[in-house]
Amino acid sequence: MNEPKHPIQVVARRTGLNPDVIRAWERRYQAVIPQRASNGRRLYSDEDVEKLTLLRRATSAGRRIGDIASQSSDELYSLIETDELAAAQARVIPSKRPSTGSVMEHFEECLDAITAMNSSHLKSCLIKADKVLGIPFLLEDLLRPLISHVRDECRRGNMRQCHERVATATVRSYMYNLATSENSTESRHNLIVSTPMGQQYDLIALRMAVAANFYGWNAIYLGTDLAPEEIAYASQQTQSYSIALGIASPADDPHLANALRELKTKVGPNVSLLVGGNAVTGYTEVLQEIDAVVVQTMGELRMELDRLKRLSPYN
Amino acid sequence: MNEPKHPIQVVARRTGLNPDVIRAWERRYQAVIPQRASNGRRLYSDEDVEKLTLLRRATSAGRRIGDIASQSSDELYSLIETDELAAAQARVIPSKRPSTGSVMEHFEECLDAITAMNSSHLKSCLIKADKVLGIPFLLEDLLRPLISHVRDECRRGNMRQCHERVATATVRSYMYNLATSENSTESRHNLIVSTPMGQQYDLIALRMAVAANFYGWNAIYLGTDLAPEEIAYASQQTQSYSIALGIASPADDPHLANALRELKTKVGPNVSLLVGGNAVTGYTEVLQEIDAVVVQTMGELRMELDRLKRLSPYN
DNA sequence: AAAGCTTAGACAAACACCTGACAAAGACCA
DNA sequence: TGGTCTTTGTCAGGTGTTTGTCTAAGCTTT
Repeated sequence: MNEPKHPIQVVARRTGLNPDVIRAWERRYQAVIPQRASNGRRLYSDEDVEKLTLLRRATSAGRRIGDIASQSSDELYSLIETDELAAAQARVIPSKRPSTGSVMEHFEECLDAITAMNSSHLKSCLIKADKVLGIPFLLEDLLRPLISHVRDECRRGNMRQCHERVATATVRSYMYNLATSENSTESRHNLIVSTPMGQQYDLIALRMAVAANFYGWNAIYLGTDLAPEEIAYASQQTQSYSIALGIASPADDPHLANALRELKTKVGPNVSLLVGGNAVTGYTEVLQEIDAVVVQTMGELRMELDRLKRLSPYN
Repeated sequence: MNEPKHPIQVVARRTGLNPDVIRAWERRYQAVIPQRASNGRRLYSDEDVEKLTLLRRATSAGRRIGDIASQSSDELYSLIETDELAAAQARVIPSKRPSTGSVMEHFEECLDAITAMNSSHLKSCLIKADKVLGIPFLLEDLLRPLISHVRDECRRGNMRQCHERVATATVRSYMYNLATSENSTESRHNLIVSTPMGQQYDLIALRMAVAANFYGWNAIYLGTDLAPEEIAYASQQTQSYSIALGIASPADDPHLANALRELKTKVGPNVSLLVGGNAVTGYTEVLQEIDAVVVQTMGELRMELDRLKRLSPYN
């Protein structure tokens, strides 16, 4: 008989349950009664693992373990099927939970909305988080980890591409709103924000645009994958003496170096370049060559923007 | 007897009601009187859950809980049907055809904002136009001509790519806001909106999402260039029985036909497909083969959505 | 001896129950 | 339009139960 046996630690990892919980469920409700090795240790079969997984899913869908521990895997499965679906759709609707303001709560609520593919709820989460956290913390502590978490989960297979799409689309739209919201102090300092040719990932550039707008600049967001002459034209046309570029991936595009050099020659020495993003390390020499300043955090961006403001011809 | 009993937490998640509310409705109006477990806890049957769901829909359509709590599920259902339909129609009434002159003014102002690459100004123009024209005319008489005009001018060399970027980014974000704005009558009719594999242009799909949301549907916008299995997964996960696809360009993608066929097999015959966009003429045979309905204007879309609502398993 | 599993017991947080109260929103009337 | 009454969602306070986590002490393996 093909009956592999797993120690409790393995079962804990596979089910996501604490070993103590597994033992407690056995002691109190005989949820799963594993075989024992000759030395008394628990040995779980694959069916045991499956049932424990189902129990975990059922409890986190709102069932009480005492009510369901004695059910068979089949019964559990049909329960979960309806519970989880309805829960994902309905749980998110009553979004009036008074939040205490911790980032983790917002994070979890956003994740719920994403798994339910509920854009409206995700958006209202972001609005709420914005109010509580303020823009800098929203960007750095919520949106940045949220997006990378979703992307990681996609890569691991725990989430799917359509989840990522819903998440990025909503976040992108929200950040765009922030980046183009009118500022009380109308500023003459323009900042062109874009990603250079070959770069498709835009959230980093958007983050810079939002931050710049927040610091009183007028961010002009041009989108992704733009040719050098277009960026140069836009900066000239709008009299912008600063350009921010997001470089996220790939980190080894052979054409990008040339595109950056071309951009620098087209805009001339009076226009400052800022770059941010995970992939900047792949282009250090070029970036030095064109006098680009690397800004990864909002703090760095702010310092650099302040410096540029002092240099600017308007002051 | 098949009579599963649910604890209050599960009922809360399935209905979208706060547990406090469920108890209050029981205490005050005997809306639903659940059985009790030996320890005094409430245990709800499937009928209880259904009645609570109906009560929630009726209240959020404007009914007062005190008036309707004592009604039967059947009575509630016919109430809801008329209420939600009336609400959906009421939304459409306050839209008189605007004069071409007023549309032109908005058009010119938007164009000015675009040539100045001033996103915030463009956004405020859109907001203003939305208020004056209403969503249907905003989409059909302003945004559609505006975008195609900008694209034409780009092709002719009178405008540049960066203008187009500013325009599409702002319009996209605004439409996304409209598509994900909460509706007064929350509906259980989900519509997946996306563009199939190979299609990069998203504004048509977005327009369908906005229109669907306006007509009281819950539009789930997944973005562009999505694989069939992702679209199928999303529709299954969210229990959506309708999928809208935007097909703008290219009109001669040899892989698209197969992608559409694959999508149809994956979602099965019960899921309806709607397609819109300039490039649908390039794929007429496939679209017939997969039973897709072509909708180009908001009127066509609306008729089709109403038809689907009547067919839907919720009615 | 350290690490990990075992049991049994203990404890605190979470949850459900009830009652009562309050504030916001609607309805009604002047 | 403004004031009053009613409805209704939400919350606090107090009690009892459920449940996740932790501790203590013993055993086995490395």
